Amino acid sequence: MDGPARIPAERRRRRPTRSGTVLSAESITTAALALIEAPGGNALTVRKLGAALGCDPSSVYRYFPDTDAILMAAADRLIHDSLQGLTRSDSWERDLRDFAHRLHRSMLAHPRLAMVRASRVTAGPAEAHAIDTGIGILLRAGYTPLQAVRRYRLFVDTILAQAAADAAAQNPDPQDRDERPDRTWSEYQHGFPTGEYPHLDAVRSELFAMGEPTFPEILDLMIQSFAQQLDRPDGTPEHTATDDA
Amino acid sequence: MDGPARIPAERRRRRPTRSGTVLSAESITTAALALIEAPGGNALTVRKLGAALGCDPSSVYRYFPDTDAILMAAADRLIHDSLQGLTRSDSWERDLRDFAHRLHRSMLAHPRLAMVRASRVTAGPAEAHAIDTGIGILLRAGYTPLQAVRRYRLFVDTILAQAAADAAAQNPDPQDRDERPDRTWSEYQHGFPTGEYPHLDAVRSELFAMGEPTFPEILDLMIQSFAQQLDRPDGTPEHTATDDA
DNA sequence: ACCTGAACACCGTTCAAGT
DNA sequence: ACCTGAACACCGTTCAAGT
Repeated sequence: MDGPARIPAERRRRRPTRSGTVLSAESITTAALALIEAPGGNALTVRKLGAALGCDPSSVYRYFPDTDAILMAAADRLIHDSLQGLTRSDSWERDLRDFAHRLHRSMLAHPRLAMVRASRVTAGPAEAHAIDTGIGILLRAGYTPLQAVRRYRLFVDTILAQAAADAAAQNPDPQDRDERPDRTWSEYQHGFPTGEYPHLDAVRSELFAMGEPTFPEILDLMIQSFAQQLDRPDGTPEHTATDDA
Repeated sequence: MDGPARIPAERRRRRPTRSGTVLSAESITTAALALIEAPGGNALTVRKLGAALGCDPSSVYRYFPDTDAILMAAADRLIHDSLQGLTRSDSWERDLRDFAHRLHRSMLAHPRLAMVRASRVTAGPAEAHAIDTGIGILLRAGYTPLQAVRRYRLFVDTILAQAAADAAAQNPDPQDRDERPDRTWSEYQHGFPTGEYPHLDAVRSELFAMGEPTFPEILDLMIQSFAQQLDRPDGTPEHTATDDA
């Protein structure tokens, strides 16, 4: 992240805050993660952050340009942690699957950050490492650089989106004001009026499946499709005119 | 939406506001959409809404329980508008493709609402109609009710996620504080340090493709996969153990 | 050099009061 | 019946002042 960018990299003593915590981009990020995960309040605010760190709220602006940057640093740390200890096997399919499962697990473990991780770019070092790793797997599978880049984004966007959907569906704490129970799939299905929607009536007893995880299916679908494309080197599904131009 | 739920459905005169606008769930939703789309300020606030409607900010609480509900009503209206005039052809593939393209177009036309549409449920009538339509197409394709429900969610989650990614990548207005230029794919690629990431170095000149739309590819991939599953009625990719239990 | 604290310009939501 | 306006409890961010 661009946290301490304003501050020369030289080592120097930092005055401890009121509570003794030494302020740094890392300690602020850690406190932010704890705050986001805290049961009561969904929102990360710089004022709560100050209280948690035992410093004045405005002190964090010495390390981050704004609160959004703190959020991105927290997301980047989760990417970093989720990829720790990842190794490469002799099968690109297994590696891609492992890569995806790590991201999925991390998203489910931090559902409050799932949405933001699915739709934003952290611009941090962990994300760069993740892209490097993912593209490495696809290059080793036999894709050209252009194909690997395209498939990486297709793959990771899809994986993150399904993971975010799974995280939202499991609805961690219903008292969040932005995640009221009637606004998840699993609760929503009970609100459909009878007689107005013929197809919904036809599948009413199967609507429970709307709240089930979709991640394993989309992962299989994508990996299978990737493998098929490698089998026939002309490559891509018939309707795709945009590929490998 | 649950907008006017507190108010009996009987017709009655409403006093016009200071500016002559008649307040209703509909007029509030319209004003909210205009506010979200307005060039300067990303945020929908009840105070700006009051100013735009010419009424006291607190008046909207007569029609919606909170600001989040107004946001959901706006999202639901976009779903409604995007599906207007949809007809059914003799090909389920064509219909599913049309359905997806309508959602995609609507997401790109309202990029500020894309993220929320991809990850939330509006719980409104337009969303119910969309689900009814989509499941109808899959039932007609030959899927069982359970398969249709599962594939609907798989399909629509994926479509919405890629559409949101495309909307974010085209970066409508760079001065948004939450969408700074270095936090989209297209800008991010310029920030990678050289020499640190071997695979990124290997594809550096192809990294531009990271910002390209992924929607057409994932749409082809999904429809092709659906068609394959119908060809062999045992159905699903080999690793999927969760399907059709 | 780093942290503090006041100040500014905002928020969402509630509720008694007006008309 | 519907809208208003004050009040409450919050926000993010800046900047001069402290240590």
